Amino acid sequence: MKEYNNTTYAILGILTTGCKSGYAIKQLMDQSLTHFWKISYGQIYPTLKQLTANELVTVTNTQQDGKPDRKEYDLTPKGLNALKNWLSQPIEQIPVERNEVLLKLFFGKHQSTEQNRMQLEDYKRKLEERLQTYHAIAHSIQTHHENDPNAQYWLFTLDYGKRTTVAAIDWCEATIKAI
Amino acid sequence: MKEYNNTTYAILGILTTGCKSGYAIKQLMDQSLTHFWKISYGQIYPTLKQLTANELVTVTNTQQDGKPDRKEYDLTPKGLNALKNWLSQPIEQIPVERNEVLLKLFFGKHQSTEQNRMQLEDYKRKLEERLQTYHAIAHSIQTHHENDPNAQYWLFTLDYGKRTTVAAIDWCEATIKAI
DNA sequence: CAACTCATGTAATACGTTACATGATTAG
DNA sequence: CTAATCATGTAACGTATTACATGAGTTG
Repeated sequence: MKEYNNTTYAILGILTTGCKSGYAIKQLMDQSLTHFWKISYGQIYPTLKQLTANELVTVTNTQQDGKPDRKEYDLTPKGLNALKNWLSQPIEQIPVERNEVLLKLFFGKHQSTEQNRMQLEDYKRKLEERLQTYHAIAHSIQTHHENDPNAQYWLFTLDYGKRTTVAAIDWCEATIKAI
Repeated sequence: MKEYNNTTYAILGILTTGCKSGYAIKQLMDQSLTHFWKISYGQIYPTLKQLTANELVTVTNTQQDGKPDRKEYDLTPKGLNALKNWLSQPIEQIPVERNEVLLKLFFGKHQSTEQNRMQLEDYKRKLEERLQTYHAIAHSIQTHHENDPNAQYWLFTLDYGKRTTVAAIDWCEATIKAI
């Protein structure tokens, strides 16, 4: 079986949720997966073309009233199979998450205490904003996707974001005091 | 002032810690920055060349007894300036941390509860391993860099890793139960 | 008619890893 | 003599973003 990268499987997965065009895929990404997977049109359209060539999806040109034409992509049995196979595989390893704030703090010796503290305060503010976003997305899923069988899983991923963000905020507070 | 990417500043920063060759930079990276910034020789050597051309560092060929020759890089005042300027800038935005496990769980509807649980158990194991590594690095810093003025900052970055990893482990446990 | 949303697509560029190539020295 | 460590470097490839180009339809 041919190997694809995770972004390709992300697109394949989104096609099972009712989003069928490149544009709709981007929409869902920006709403729900934005906290742990983000891609641009520059990835989406070429990938859809490749998936079509490899027969994991089929494409249909559809007309809409009041909106421009769009291309509708549907998973083939082969495509669904590839998705399920990927889902069942454990990840190879946890990737290193690059963190610019940690990188700067690592060299904190070259700055004043005040400057290091400012950097942490700024980071904390940004983390708090992100936490608010997570709460907002969770709320939106609970109201707009009440009966969607996906909702449960989507909320799990959000819970991950909330928990790790809270931990990061706590760290900011502790480090600001300790510095 | 010319703009560089964070990897370039990471290299510039490491050059202030006593590591002066491409090889030594990689060594320190693999020991201490490995949990939040990782780069390959394919980035290091070309970047050192570029930094030399732009006069942020100078290079000297040095002979060592019992070891192959190596190139010694030293920050110029211009280089130290560029580093300090970068350190003082707040980050633009927190990047999205791609997470393959969350991506798979997001599409968990297409798998059995048992398969989802296995994926989480596996992830939890890997996180626990990582946590052990953090403890080991912290211990190593406390014993080998006792008097290094950098040690304090290095331990702060490790504390971040510990806290967020513990939060992720807790999430695994909670989600395994809830699923 | 201007601004916005819907919709698709590509080219240039940036970033990064992997694999490969080379070679000195040292320890067993 | 062989394996390991020290040391430098490049070419091919994969991945991803940004900017650009285009154009239909809708709302104010």
